[in-house]
Amino acid sequence: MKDQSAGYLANHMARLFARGLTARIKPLGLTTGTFPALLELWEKDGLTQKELVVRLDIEQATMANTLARMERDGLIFRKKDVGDGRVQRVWLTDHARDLRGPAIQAARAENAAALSGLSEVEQSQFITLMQKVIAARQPKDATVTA
Amino acid sequence: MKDQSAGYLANHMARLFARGLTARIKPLGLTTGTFPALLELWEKDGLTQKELVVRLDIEQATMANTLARMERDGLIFRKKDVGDGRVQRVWLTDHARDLRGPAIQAARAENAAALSGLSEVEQSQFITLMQKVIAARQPKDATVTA
DNA sequence: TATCATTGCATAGCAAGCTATTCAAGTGGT
DNA sequence: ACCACTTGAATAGCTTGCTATGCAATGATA
Repeated sequence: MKDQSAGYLANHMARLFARGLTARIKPLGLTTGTFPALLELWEKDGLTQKELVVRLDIEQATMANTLARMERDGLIFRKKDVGDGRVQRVWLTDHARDLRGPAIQAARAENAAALSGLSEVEQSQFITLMQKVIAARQPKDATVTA
Repeated sequence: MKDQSAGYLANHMARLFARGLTARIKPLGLTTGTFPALLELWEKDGLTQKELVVRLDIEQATMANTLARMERDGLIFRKKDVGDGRVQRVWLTDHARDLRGPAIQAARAENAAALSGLSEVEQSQFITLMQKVIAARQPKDATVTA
């Protein structure tokens, strides 16, 4: 029944991933919710909240709360944009920068462990299929379907 | 980067599924969290909380809260087991029973929509791969690995 | 039988997701 | 210059997940 439902399986799988990653990054003082934002910020600092929202497909309110926790925990600080008083730019603290290596290491380890039941070929098939499912849902930019 | 990470993709995909299902079952007065429990209870009533916890791989505390909401919303009621005073058995209300058809219909529709970017073959591959990933994490019952 | 351990459930408190609402800052049109 | 609209962010309030703790009922044992 439920084990044939893609949605149920997706939810269950995501929970298993989250449990695993939570355990691995807890020693670093990190939680799963901050991880996507950190990935973006490690690539490039000084993004606006809006930019993070778009890149990560997270609601604005969720991101605002996540950033508030990250600020509280000394991972980031926010500074008003000089040109536009509405914009808050997000900058990493040195501490957050230091966590990049071990955090990415932990994520890789979790991914490897989670996929250890699949062959090499299956693993890349799996990634590709998830990418396809996600891509099919992304609102095609200029395709004014309405 | 993140689009190659199985964990990130799993999380993103699960959020997309949840968004879709949320919208579809809102008219029924249902939310996503109750869905797994309902699936079990539609199959067979009078389960204990413990049984639901095991079947759905959800923490006990989470299930207790979910059942509390379901009771509040008139989907279930709980009655003490006659033989064991600790056990609460969960029973569906008539209203919850009536929702079975349309709810399952909504879930099927969401699954179909979400997988519409995949071919038939890819869809069953995808299901199989998710099942494998999940199965690899299930604590093999009698395999006392410790 | 009195005590101790286990088992089933509830509660507290937090993270991470969401919608809806509010507010301040910019932008455009007249 | 003024008013209306838009845009970026914050806040309130909810669900759904988690860990940690407490508590009552049961089971086991000295």
